[in-house]
Amino acid sequence: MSTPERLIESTRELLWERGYVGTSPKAILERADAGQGSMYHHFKGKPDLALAAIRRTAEEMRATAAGVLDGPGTPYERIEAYLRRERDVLRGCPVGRLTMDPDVIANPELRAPVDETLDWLRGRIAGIVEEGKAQGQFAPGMDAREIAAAVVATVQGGYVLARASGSPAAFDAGVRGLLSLLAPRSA
Amino acid sequence: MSTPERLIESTRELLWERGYVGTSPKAILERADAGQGSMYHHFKGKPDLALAAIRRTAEEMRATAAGVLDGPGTPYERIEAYLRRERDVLRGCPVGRLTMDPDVIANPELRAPVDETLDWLRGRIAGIVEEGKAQGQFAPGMDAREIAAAVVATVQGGYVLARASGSPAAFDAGVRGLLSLLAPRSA
DNA sequence: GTCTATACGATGATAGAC
DNA sequence: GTCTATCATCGTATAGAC
Repeated sequence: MSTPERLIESTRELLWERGYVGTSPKAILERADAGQGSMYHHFKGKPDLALAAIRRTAEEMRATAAGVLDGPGTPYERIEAYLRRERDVLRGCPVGRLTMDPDVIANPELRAPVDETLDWLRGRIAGIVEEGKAQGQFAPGMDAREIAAAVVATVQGGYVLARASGSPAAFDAGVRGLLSLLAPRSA
Repeated sequence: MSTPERLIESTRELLWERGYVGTSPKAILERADAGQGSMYHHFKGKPDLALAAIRRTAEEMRATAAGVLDGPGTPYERIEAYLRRERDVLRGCPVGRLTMDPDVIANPELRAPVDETLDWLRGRIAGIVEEGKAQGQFAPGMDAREIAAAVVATVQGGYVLARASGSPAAFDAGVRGLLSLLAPRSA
């Protein structure tokens, strides 16, 4: 892997583990096995490198989610597949966690990929809810965008509960709770 | 206010704004208008002071939630009141945000108040769901603990969505989505 | 492109005077 | 109880040699 590549990948890992504030250039360099000179040659500084890392992470998350949401099955089944998709629950969401980082939120450039990804996800899920309404699987009275927000929030909040308790069980419980409420009545 | 008191309050504010990793003793001292000596006289160090601050914040959140959950109304109405309760949405949850802090999660003493508070909250809400089932307001098939997890996760995840988008609207949307699913059918 | 040197403020804490 | 050194290390970056 090229040096810039290693720098980006190391930054992605550290942002996930420790967040932006908790990630120092020094730690990145050690993990990437690169020197200071390399980093400042390829990137303008910590924010610039973080931006590259965040963009890639956001793109990756989008692709993963799209893979599940565009899969086979009824609208309910596709939302269920998204909610039940395998996750490293205790590590938290690599995109959502950035939201708690004051320096990320304060920097519009860093916040943008986070915002866009979560917004895209809500829109995509809302579309599926609409499909479900059209097919009669979901009640016509449902507000697709609100349901989508609840779905994404349950996932993001599930990470919080899981990390607080040190166990993925709370995440799974929340997901099951939401799915039970969302389940189409009668076949 | 006494000096230890000012130190704890300043720490609470900074933990909320910047998290544990992003909060330095120096920043605490400036905000509390105290000197280094004072801080190390009253507390053993940063973790010790943070523990006092976290415990107080957790206790406060418990009291606030209890005030709403123990209020008047049907079970559904009390859960609704909790979900719709006024919040400083864009500031995030002072307890839940700690969950994304690697140094808090790594320290069992610091994590304990966070875990206990969120766990208590889920239990309290589950109890209300049980009441609702007993009264026939909620379907007997509902799993109270799972519904409670979904409720708390929606709130915690709502903060994430709101902070990502820079607007409380996403939080409100998630809450309305969940409430629409939870609403008792027929009167 | 990568390395070393250098810089300067911040971090987290200790020691001892008052 | 509070204040002022003092300290070693880290964080973030620039300069210039190779």
